[in-house]
Amino acid sequence: MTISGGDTSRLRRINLVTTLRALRGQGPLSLTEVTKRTGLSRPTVESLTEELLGSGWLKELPPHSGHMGRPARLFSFHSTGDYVLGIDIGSYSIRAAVADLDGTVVASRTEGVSADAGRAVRLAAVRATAAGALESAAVGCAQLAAVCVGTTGVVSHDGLVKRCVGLPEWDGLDLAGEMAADFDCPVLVENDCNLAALTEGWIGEAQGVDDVAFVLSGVRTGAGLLIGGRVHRGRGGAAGEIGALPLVGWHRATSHLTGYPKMPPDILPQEAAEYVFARARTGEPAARWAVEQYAHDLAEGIAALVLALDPELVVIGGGVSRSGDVLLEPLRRHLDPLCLEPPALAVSSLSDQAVVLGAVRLALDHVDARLYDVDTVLPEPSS
Amino acid sequence: MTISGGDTSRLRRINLVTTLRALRGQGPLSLTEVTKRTGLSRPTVESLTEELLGSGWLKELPPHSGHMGRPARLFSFHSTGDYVLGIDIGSYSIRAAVADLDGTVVASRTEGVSADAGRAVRLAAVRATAAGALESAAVGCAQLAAVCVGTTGVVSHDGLVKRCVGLPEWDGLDLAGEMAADFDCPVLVENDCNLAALTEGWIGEAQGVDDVAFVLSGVRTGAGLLIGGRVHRGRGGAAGEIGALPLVGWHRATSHLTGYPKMPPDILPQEAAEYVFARARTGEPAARWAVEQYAHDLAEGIAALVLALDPELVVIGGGVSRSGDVLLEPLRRHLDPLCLEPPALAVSSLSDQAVVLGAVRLALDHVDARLYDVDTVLPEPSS
DNA sequence: TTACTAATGCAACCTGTTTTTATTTCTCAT
DNA sequence: ATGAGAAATAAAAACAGGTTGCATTAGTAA
Repeated sequence: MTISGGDTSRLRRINLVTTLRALRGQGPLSLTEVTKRTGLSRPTVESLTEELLGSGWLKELPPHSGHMGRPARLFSFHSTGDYVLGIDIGSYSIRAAVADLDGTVVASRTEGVSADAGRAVRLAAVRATAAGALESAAVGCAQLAAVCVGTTGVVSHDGLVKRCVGLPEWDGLDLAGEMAADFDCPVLVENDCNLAALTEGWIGEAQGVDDVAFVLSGVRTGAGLLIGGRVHRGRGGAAGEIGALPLVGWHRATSHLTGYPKMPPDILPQEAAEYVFARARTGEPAARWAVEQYAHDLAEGIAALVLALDPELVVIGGGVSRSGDVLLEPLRRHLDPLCLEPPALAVSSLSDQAVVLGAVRLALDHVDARLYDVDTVLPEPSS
Repeated sequence: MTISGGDTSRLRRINLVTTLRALRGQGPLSLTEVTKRTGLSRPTVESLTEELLGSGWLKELPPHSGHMGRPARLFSFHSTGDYVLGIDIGSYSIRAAVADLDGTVVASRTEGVSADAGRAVRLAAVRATAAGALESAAVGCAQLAAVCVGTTGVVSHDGLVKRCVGLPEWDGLDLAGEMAADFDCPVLVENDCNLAALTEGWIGEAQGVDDVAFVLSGVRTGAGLLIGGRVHRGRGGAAGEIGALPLVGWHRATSHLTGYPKMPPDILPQEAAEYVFARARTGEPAARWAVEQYAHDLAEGIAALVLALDPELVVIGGGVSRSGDVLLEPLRRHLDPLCLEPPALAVSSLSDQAVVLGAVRLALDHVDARLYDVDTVLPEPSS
């Protein structure tokens, strides 16, 4: 953020934000600790804290005695006022999670939905799941500071789903518009791979890593990119859509798994991949060959991303991440010869929560951006 | 930049930087104009200006009379004290340019070098060209605020040339170390494609565009990326090296041109491409076929970059940019079917100056970053 | 009860910005 | 030339915010 000049009142706002940042995400801190972290003097921190306490952004905790000396007053970020809602619209299920502003999930709800469900049915399921999660968290719409919805497909800057082959009647949907009617807070819409990537950077395998390519492979194969720790969307939200290039094998990658010749007829489509990996784990030759072919095709697209972006880390997520033990070795073997410098490779351990948690994180980031903006007056929490 | 808290002296530094920014790159401004731009009050701007004038960062110009009222004192950024040096190490030539801190090139020098020249010979040519440019600008080493060197190959974070196939004995060279011995200012080393991309964003086709893929095609084909207006290097400086992926045709792209069956034997290798384009312009079938094949292969790599990153703009530069009239149509024709959404396509008009100017720009950015850093005391210019 | 520790509360001081008012210097019209 | 108007400069007073330093308070340990 480019900071512009100003008078002492601006300095005050800068210091207010600095104090709030010092207390954000941390456990409770005493004034002396805040003093150390911010570099500000004690009386100043005291006055700033008083102001933040008065406006509801901080709460005071009972002092923690037992140590030597006078017990310090303890302050922490007051997260009970506002909440965010994250939603993941998948092929087979809708997930919703309500989190407080510390990022702690206070309630979540998953509802199954038919893969064939059309626009109206799916949207109704989304609304029902969201309402269910809010109800179970005892959070009203008025307490929501931001909502973020994740979906497959290319999501344009203004929340339109531009190019979605996975969900029926989903292409061209104004998802932001649909959701905005239900909430009177900012509604963000984002691609599911991008959100999962964000989660990996937040609490997953990519913590503290600047440039990350996240590959989500399950029913379909897609990618999300983190550049400088932030989601890279590109001009039209189509960044990471390397699978659309016929030269690399992503378009046919999962077909090696679903087309496994010895697939029992009673396996659900969303569980087909896992079945093949399980068979491969036992050493069954046809399954191993399917995994081999899958790894080969997956590696091509990953290599294209790695060569284009040179990320520090590649994270594999989605359905196949549960089978990392079987997948990683052949993938490594196919990927390395295609790269100039083999990248670090990790398998996500977030299973099917990655997207919905990413939606929560993006909503939190949106709130934080306003919270940390020195130029706007600090908004009062809604409580 | 995340700003942290502080006292009024920090506010002073913020306002100093704000004032300097307001005057940087602009023509001379009166105090009243600076007042408007910064939002600061007049006495403050006066005091800040006085301080910057005293430390040598600003200069005062003769007042401009003719208008009503008392003539205003005029101030502008004082760029005559410090300079930057940009160097482009090519296969056939070395270029050096000296620029003042306004970015105005005050002297430049180009010297030819044999494509077969080894490490010692080429480094000597680099030193001679740099010395020549400095001499012709009448600038001493002590006046240099930063130096930036551009070279083909993957350039690591610490200025090592990691993977260079174009220049003999160049692979593994500690270019930053070699150059640092000659100068007592920061020496930056960067990939040539990245620098050319930076120039396009500065004064070329990509001005004001956030995300740009720049494709440099001449003797070799490579790419540089601008993300958020800044060079994206990646973990090891290998971002943009999509040409290393055998699946896309960059490795063989230029061979269609150099392998043109009717090539006269007296054509220099660095002029072969231009000759084929010239023949294609006349409609000669074999030349048109060569261009067609070249465009096809070029499009594959560009499509991979576009699908990976979804940039707002693709700029074609390097030797082939002089033949944009012949190349653009077939390239567009081959590229569009490979992309989800055909990107904007532009041909560079900077010809062979793109890299050396990018080196100048990166050096300037390095100086600016220090200049605009609120946390460091404003360094005095060397004059 | 006394000594020690560490946090709190208060007052004087310093820095930096703004507002206000007066002064200078130029152009234009008479 | 001379006075009116315009626009910039100069100086002083007021204000806001942060820091230092010192006295005070509330605990623990002997």
